[in-house]
Amino acid sequence: MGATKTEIFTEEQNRLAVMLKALAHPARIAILQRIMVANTCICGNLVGELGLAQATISQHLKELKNAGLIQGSIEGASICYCIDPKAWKLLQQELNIFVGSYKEQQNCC
Amino acid sequence: MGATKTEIFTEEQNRLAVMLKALAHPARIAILQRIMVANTCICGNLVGELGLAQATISQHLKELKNAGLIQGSIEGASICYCIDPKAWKLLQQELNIFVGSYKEQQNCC
DNA sequence: CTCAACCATCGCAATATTACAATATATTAT
DNA sequence: ATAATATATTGTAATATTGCGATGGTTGAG
Repeated sequence: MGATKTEIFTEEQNRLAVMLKALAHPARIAILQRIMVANTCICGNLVGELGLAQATISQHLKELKNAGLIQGSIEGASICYCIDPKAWKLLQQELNIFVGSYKEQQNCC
Repeated sequence: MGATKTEIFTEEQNRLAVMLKALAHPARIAILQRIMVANTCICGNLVGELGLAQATISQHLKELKNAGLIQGSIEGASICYCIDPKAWKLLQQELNIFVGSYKEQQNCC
């Protein structure tokens, strides 16, 4: 007990849950927003801009990378992160299907 | 340490994170999918349909309700849950803004 | 009223997440 | 080679989540 029972759900449900879990933290939302604004990739600037320690930012970046949502490449002494276009498109698609499949009814209850 | 530092983020970022956290579990995704399919509200049928104990389902429903995504009403001896239309629309909107604000660039890194 | 069904809540154990200081690793500049 | 800068990793403490058995409160049937 204590761990999510992934075996009893579908691939799709588990995949979507993993992506959403990666998004479900204000720091990671903030990081993604900044990456999207400054289309050019950002890196350790984040540490100064958000109010979190370097180790914490690095950890959040790792989680986003593990979820496949961002990718990093070495840029001199720093590392440049950017959105993974393919993963983001998949996210948009699956999210659209899931969130968009709701049709408002005349008060069911 | 150990708790999310909500103070350093914006209202919007925290609100979106809360909604996404509520969605970020395969059981809750499955529950919402079932509610959306059977537009008519469902209740304890979930316990039989998913492979989780009654207490566990009840807890997941509570989290969805706390996040404001669903609402429940007494229907005889059982309880009928359904999507909260307003909250769901807000979710669609905020999610569209966030996920949709990505414009693919010519390889930034 | 009594019983059975339905659901919420409590309490617990296992596990996961969050945050950070300290340390390790890698790259650039001198 | 040395120092400085930028990240990652490790270890640790605090907190949150997940899952379930057991318990308790409601509602409808008899």
